[in-house]
This record gives sequence, C-alpha cells and structure tokens, in this order.
Amino acid sequence: MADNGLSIGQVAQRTGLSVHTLRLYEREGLLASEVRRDGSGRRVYSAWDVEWLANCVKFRASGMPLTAISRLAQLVREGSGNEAERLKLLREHQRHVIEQLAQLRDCLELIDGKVASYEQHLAAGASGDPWQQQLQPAPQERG
Amino acid sequence: MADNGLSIGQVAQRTGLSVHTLRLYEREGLLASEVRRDGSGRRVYSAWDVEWLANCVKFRASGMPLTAISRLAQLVREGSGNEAERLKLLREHQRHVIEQLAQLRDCLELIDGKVASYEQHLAAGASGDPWQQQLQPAPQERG
DNA sequence: CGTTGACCTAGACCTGGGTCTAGCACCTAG
DNA sequence: CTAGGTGCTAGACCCAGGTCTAGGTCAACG
Repeated sequence: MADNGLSIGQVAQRTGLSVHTLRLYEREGLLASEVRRDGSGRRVYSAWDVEWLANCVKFRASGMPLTAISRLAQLVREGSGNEAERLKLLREHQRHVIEQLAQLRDCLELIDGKVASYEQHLAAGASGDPWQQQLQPAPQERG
Repeated sequence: MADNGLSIGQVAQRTGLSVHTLRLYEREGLLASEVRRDGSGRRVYSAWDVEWLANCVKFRASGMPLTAISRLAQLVREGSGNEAERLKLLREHQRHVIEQLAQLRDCLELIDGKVASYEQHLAAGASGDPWQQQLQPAPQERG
C-alpha cells in the first residue's frame, strides 16, 4: 500500500531480479542498508533500497563481482568518512568497464568483418571465404 | 623449428590461454580443424589453428559461450555449403555484442556520475553525497 | 644410464552466481 | 475451518568455464 515499503516480490518485479537472488544478495551483504522487517519477519524494502538494488543490477551487468559490490555496500553502510575508499572502488570498476568497452569494440570489429565477408560471399556465390582451413599451404594428408 | 607447427605450450604463450584450456577447448569442439599430432601423439598446431584460436579468444572475451563457438567451429569443419548458417550465428553474436556495448555505456554513465560526485564531495569537503541512506524521509525507528 | 621437461589422458576439483526445495509461518477469502 | 498465496530459513543443487592431479610416454642432455 504505502509505496515506501515494498515486499520482496514487488521488488523482484521492479528490479528484474528473482526473489531468490534478492535474498542471496542480502546474504552476501550487497545491500547498503539493512532491510527492515515487518511484524512477522517479512522484508520491507524502502524506495532507497530499490534504487540501490537498481544500481547493483547495473554493476552486475557491467561485470562487477558480488564481492566488490559487497565491499562498496559495506562502506556505504558504515556511513561517511570513507568516501575516498568508495571513490577508489568506483574508479577501479570504471577502468574495468572502459577496458571492457575497448575489448568489445575490438571484438565487434572482428565480427563485423566476418559478417561482411560472409554477406559478400553469399551474395556473390563463393568468392573470398573468411574461414576456410583449406586456404593454407599443405593439408594434403587428410583422408 | 618449422614455424608452421607449434606445440601446445607455444600456442598457450601466443594465445594467452593455458595448456589446460587449450585441451579443454579441443575436447569441447571449439577447433575448426582437427589438430594434427606428431609421431608420439603430441599436438601440432598450424598457424591457421592459432589464428582460429585467437578468434576464439575474442569471442570468449565478448561473452560468446563455448557451445556457440563450438557450433560455429563445427560448421566450418563441415566445409562450405553452410555459410548462411555461419552468418546467422555470427549475426546473433554481433547483436549480442552491440547490446552489451549499450549496457556497458549505460552503466559507465552511472559510474561516471558517482565518481564525479565523490570527487566533488571530497574536493569540497562533504557537499552532495551520492549515496547516503539517511537522505530519505523516515528511518527514525532504527536502533 | 638416470633425470629433466614437455607432453599425453582421464577425471577430479573449484569458483561464481544463481536457482530450487523442504518445511514452516502468516494472512486473507470463501 | 481450510485453502491459496506469499513469505521465511537453511541448505542442496546446478551450470559454465576453467584449473589441477595422477600416472604415464617421450626425447634429449650430461
């Protein structure tokens, strides 16, 4: 009802994580503030929790391991005073993401090339073949 | 000696894969042509094999699962006639990589934002704090 | 001749990140 | 009262992708 207070199911829906995963993340210390519980022990997530989780989702999507998110969460949990450390962590991941981007672009280039040659190949009916082991000098000893 | 004929160790060095991984990849059918063996059963990789493996490394780095690489390898192994299928596979992965790029950029934006605020925060001595759970209305019932 | 180093196979092991199950507690509706 | 739906915990399970081990074969070196 009150929309500052969501059940785990609702949070699962809006974050795209499963309830299992939400509980896992909590166990692993990914949450930056302890999740409240209602009278009968059920989790009650605040809007802020959900926002944080949304960030977690992005971190995960960019390859940040749970342990790193957990460290960050811990710093945030501990409150102000450790901002420099948080920044360091973030910068590390930032670098990592930038590297990944470079790698991906590089790889995409390769794939684009292959795709283009196959397209040509198919359009023209067997011209240059991007991958054909027979193109090398001497595989004449095969069956 | 003959540089068209490398041992597994040499290939490991130039691809950056471990010899274990090279053997794994072979078992999993990632190689597009059967690796030759010398008189005593040792693998002898051709330059072409190494090139292919380098491609595999890029595919892996861009998140292509072993099974997909294996399918592609199989198609190549089977020889010409299935280029359309190879193209399809490549296009799928291409799409995937493009999506990943978008995601990563998105995530990088988030991180850049956080990094910037922390930098400001640190430079200015506690101004706007990018993550502070206390910023929300009413967490007054905590111990 | 012994030993060193690279290689072989088969198969066990490990990590990360989930995902699912069992068995139980609530709450609400019929 | 009973059933359904949702939640809880603890812990098992699973998959991908490696990584390592045991036990053995070679070839070359001193």
